[in-house]
Amino acid sequence: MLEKRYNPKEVEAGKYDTWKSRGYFTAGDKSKQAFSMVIPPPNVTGKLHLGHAWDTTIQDIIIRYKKAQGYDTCYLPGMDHAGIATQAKVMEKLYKSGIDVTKITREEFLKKAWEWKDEYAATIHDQWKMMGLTLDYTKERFTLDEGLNYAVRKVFVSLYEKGLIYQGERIINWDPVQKTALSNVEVIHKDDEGAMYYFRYPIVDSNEALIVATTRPETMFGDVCVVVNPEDERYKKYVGMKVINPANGDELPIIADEYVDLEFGTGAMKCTPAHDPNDFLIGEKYHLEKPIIFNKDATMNEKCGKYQGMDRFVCRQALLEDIKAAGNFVKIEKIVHPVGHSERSDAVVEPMLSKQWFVKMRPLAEQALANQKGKDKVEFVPERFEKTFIQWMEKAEDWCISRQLWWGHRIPAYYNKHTGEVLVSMDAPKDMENWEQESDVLDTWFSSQLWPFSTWGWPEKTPDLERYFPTDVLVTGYDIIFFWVSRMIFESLEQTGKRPFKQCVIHGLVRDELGRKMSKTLGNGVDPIAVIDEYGADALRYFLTTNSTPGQDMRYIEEKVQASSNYLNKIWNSARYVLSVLPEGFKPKKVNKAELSPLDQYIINRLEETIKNVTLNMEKYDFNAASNHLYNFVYDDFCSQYLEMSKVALNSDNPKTKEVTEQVLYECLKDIILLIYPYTPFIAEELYLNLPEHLESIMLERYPIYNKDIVDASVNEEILTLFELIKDVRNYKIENKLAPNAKLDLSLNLKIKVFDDFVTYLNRFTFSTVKLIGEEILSMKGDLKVYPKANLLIVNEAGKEDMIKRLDAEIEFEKAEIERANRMLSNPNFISKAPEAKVNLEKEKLAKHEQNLASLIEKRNKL
RNA sequence: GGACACUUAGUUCAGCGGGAGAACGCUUCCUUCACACGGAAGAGGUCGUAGGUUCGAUCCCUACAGUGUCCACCA
Repeated sequence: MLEKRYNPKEVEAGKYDTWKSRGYFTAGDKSKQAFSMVIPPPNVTGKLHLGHAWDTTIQDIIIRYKKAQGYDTCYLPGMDHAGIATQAKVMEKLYKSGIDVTKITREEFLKKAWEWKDEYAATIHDQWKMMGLTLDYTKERFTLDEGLNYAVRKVFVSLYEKGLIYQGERIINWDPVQKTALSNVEVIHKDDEGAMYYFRYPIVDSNEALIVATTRPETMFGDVCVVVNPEDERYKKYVGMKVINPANGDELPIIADEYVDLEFGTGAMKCTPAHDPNDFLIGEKYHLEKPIIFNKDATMNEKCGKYQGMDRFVCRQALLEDIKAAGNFVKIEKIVHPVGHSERSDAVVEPMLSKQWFVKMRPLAEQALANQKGKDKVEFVPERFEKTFIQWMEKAEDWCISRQLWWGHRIPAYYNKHTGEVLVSMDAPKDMENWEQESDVLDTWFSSQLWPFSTWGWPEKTPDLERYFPTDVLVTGYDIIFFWVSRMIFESLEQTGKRPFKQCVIHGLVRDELGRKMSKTLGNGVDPIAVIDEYGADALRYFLTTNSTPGQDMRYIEEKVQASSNYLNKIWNSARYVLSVLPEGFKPKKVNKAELSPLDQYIINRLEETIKNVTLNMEKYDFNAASNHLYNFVYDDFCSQYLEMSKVALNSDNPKTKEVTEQVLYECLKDIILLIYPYTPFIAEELYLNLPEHLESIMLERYPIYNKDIVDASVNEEILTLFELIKDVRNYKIENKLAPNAKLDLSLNLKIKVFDDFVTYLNRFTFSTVKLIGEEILSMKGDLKVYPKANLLIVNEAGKEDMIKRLDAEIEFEKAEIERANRMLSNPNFISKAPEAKVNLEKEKLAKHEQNLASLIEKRNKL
């Protein structure tokens, strides 16, 4: 027997372990069609947040739904080593525990990092468990494990041999806090307040000077020339002459190049090839020096004279003062301009010339773009995100993949200690004593991009790879399309010749109640575990997946979690009731259409319609729409209507009536449980196991299938008329300040196939006497109350005037409807251009309203 | 500078080429034997503004305004 109140803690306890230990999560039933998905591997940097909860719940719903449809589902778990992020966290922890992190060796650090990883992996496992994820733990992977490292090396070597990986000196984004290079997508551009500084660059052997503007005066130590546009009348005459760098007194040539915009600044641009990507190109073009002026921590280096050792921003200020003192300062303009910050450390990124490893993007991007035009393209859901992907691909620049870190896949390149030769190879050279391995590791995303295939054992042709790759769906947030989705696509095409997943379902971000992004600095993050603790995982899951449109952001609003919980309680109690009325020894039977009362038939119609609509929307991954259909069925049709009205039939003297009702109640309840199950597996399992007949677990059940043969829509209209009538009676009581349970004498004039249950129902819940007297009612004398819509007459009540008012109001309503329909139908354009079905519909409406009007007028006249 | 979203009830959000919906909140009533985490009834919206397409626009198109996000090397 179920508890009176739904208690998520009790319901959820132990279920996950039972499922897991029975092997329900383990894939491999070859008799079924495979359906696979990989989890986006969470970083081992900390606990999972609400965004993860949302992401994985969507995945789990899809998996449970597909499994219930008879697929051999495989949902592969795993985690990401998250290079920079994890290294930073581990370093911080070591630092706080008093360890001198500047003295630690690579090996010592890695040992600590693995300990860290184990600790956080355990936390993440706990959270997956609490969320109820159907993960196949027999296939769990970690991006740094041996097999994946093999795949990484394989890919690196293969790309290198094809010329798609190269080592080169280029301008990269330097994070001076982490002291590593970053890729472009790891740089966040923020609008910062800054200044445009204007300085005089005196022309050598002249009294004149060029005014040059810069936002980063400290880079002046790396200036090699001043550039003007060759068309610029102001400066033409100076080209070929020299100016003096006011920072250090160096003489710099004035050169001409079209790159310079005449309109911008003063039209004269300083050129710092080692610290600006555009200046670098000019430096290449004119074979200029490319002096680097920063140390790795972005302090000034030995090329900066007395400023050596100063922080770059301190130097900026000091230099400004010195230039002012020398009389070469012109002005400062405050500006707001985009400044690059490191995604992880938030430090201002310094563009810096550096020797790094790069992936050549154009060939890979072209391949991905071409595939997207074919039939094996990745289908984005919602579709618009394909555009995001394509646009990024179209302008993707070479990808800097080397990182000056320890935590990651070490680049499989070896330098000969004697000759300097570079060897890129899967394995270390035999004469390793003569070689030194590249100390850099790879960008985290280099291994994550292989995730959809490396996890199945690639490059080996394993049975799993054959069976589960390409995966069916990938679910992730739109914020990592650039980081991850696009890279998986081009790399999978390059390495396997196949797309990594057939569909890519994109969701938004969880925001706080005020619509702000959840962040550590704001302290507005919500811990999913705390929510589960209070409302249960089911309520959280239901809230997360039913409160937004696909691809749209969502706000976390606690009241809505509460509302979800209330809904589950509603289902719980309706189940409790149904189970309580099913007799001892109840045996479920297939519902026999011929035996159904109109009311039974109506609820079955609605049930089937609900199954159809829910399934339709599940297929589109529109969980909000799907759940709404079920919600409406549960509340309006099942609980408010059928459950109440069926009480009459359950008390019937006719055992057949009783039995059929029991079967219908059971059928509805079971399907509700099965339909809600992917969303809220714990409560669904609990209720399922309380059904009089059930399998070992709901996880072995089949998803309901729409059965059109059991539907008979012909009863709908009269049932809806009954509902209308009931509503009228309730309104009557409220308006007349009668108690809800007040008994009334009632006579009816229903032009419907009245069935016994209905009259009994009315007697029991609404009226003291009900007489069915047909058309003669219209000639009844005495005081009447009329609710014309439902053809209801209530006798022995004062208020003829009131009745007349009501009738008149109804008459007005019908007249307005008739006029509306007539207006449309008398429009020749509507008749000729609107679809025929639409026109017919209007004609039917018109006829119906005309009939209603006639009947109302008749009643009115007889009063 | 590009791109993409969003603007609908007090609030958070669905929806849709043919009579505006939900949740929460609010008002009134009800502890009747599934559920007060409940039930019944109700109030509340010229669907951002202006044009256009259409027989018909909240929905499609254009412009504008506001909000948000992403991309972008202008010194």
